[in-house]
Amino acid sequence: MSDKLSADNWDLTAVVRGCSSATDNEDNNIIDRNLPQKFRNTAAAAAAASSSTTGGDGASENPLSFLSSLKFEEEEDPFLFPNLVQDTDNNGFDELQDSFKQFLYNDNLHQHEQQQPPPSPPPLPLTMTTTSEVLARPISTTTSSSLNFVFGDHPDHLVHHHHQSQPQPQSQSVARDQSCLRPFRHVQSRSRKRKTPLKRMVCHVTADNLSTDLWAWRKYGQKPIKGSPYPRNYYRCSSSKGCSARKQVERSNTEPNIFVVSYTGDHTHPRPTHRNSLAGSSRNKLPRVQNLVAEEAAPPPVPSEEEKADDAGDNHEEDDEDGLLIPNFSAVMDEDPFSGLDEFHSHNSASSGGGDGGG
DNA sequence: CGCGTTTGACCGGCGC
DNA sequence: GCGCCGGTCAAACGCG
Repeated sequence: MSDKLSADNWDLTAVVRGCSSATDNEDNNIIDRNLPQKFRNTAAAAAAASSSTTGGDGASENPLSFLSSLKFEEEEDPFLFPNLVQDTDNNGFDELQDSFKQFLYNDNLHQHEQQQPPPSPPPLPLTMTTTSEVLARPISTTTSSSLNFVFGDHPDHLVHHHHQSQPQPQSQSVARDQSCLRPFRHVQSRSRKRKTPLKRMVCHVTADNLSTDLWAWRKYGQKPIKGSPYPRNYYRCSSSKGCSARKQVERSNTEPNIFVVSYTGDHTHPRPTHRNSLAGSSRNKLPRVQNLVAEEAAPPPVPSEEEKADDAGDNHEEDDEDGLLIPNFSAVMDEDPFSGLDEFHSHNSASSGGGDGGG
């Protein structure tokens, strides 16, 4: 399966895996080693890292290197993200972790609270910004390797920005909570889209850096997004039925090498100690069409570290259960999700979409 | 058999 | 009020 997966699986699943599923282990390790100070590093390092990882040559060498590209920008920092950049001392990361904890999983804390903490943490290196920013701005500036984290604090605010800033669609949808799973289509209570969206954390990650977390994500939809050649994929936490955690993965239209992963909602269950067998490994089967495309465009799969990551993850399993979800961007996935995307792209262009036609 | 993916349709919000 | 668009649902399908 892996072969096929890599090659055929264009789907963002790969991405998702990368972003969300990760082995804690690596995360921690990575994190420890790569302190915040590096967050500020940008592309160069990242690029290098990425190339290494993806390239395959040095791939296994230092998966962590990509961390150097970590860049955090806190704008609203609803969660009070620590100033990583400034505090680059030593434990900067610790703080980071702490901060992240909030996002990661707060069973007791947030369950009853109205404010929902952001969902599982994103993967690695990145820049933290507000949703609006991210949406508005095409990450491109930082280079392909850098990752961006965006924390949507006040959705309203975000929305506003969104309007001001750019035509990029994503606005409203940005964060809606879906607490309302409608039992019946006809009866639904309204509210797929909320005016006051939930907090949302957005991170930009490179394919290389896409990693995975222990959470199991299940894809429930895919839609072509106006203005973007790439479709957006919708994932929901499948670890628990009642879990409202959701994830959106889409490829940046400006930076094809970057994936924008948005986390919304919080997990209502404890974090899994280890990956589910299928979790994160989405069986990547390709759809017929994709398959076809894949054949033509898909580059050969890169064997990789993903596996490694997997193993590692297993090893570690839970560093801190409640603890950090910080993803591990495991760094290292080499799968080349892009290959798939490319196909997607082609596919999309040609048929414009599957998900909904119209919606 | 269970779980995940795919995909068309439906729904609600927003802009015009 | 209408149309567009994004987000979600759910049936069908596939894989382990």
